[in-house]
Amino acid sequence: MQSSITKVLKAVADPTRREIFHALVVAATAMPITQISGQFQMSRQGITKHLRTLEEAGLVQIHTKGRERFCFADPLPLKEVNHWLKFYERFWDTKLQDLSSYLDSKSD
Amino acid sequence: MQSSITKVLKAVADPTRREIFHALVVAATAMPITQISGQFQMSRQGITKHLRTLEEAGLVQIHTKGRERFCFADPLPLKEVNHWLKFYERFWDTKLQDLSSYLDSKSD
DNA sequence: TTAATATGCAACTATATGGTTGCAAATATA
DNA sequence: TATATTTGCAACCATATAGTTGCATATTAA
Repeated sequence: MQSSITKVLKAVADPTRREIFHALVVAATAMPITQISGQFQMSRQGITKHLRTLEEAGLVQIHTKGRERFCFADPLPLKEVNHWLKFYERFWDTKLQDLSSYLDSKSD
Repeated sequence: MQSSITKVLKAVADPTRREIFHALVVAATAMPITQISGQFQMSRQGITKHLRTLEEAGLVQIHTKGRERFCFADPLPLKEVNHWLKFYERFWDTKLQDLSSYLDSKSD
């Protein structure tokens, strides 16, 4: 099976899914699928598929009420991404590789 | 064209690419492709493809010396991912949606 | 009861992705 | 010069992904 962080990263790697997720976060309220898909050019089914991917990553939660399915954002899984990133933070502003160290390596 | 952050997220969404990238970061030195691929089960060509994806995301830099191509990690593009994440940080530990707010919405 | 609305499921398409193998070219070594 | 090493390119394959449309079903409203 795919690891949790892989699922989350794959989910947010798609720009449409990032848009959907963002819309749900800023709305800060649960929205039925049709209402969400109304904000996009894409077909409702396209949006539904993206919502499922987001749901499987844990980034969206969906609850049924009557004929509607209310979706809301759950940013918690992003914490794991943040933790993964954290390790590399110390290297962001330091060059990892000084070119001269290998450009001269054969002349020793 | 794909946005920069989409490229970076897609690059790190693959577990093998995360492994390659991590190996290069901890090595903290430039390594030729054959040496990198020696650390994986996958074929050299498979690794080369992943390296190209990482390179296109800016996460790996490659310099040719003689018949060898030295690769090293450049974590800088992760800064952009970190910036994207930052916005959602404030929501990690607060429930975005109180279920009661919509479960009762129709009874008003 | 009839009509409208919200949704899921299934089928289908096109393209991207992750991986392989074989071969040719360039460089380094004996 | 002859051989070994490092690599890129191309072809190929299987599967995943992003998207569509059509239709059936459940719920709500008239």
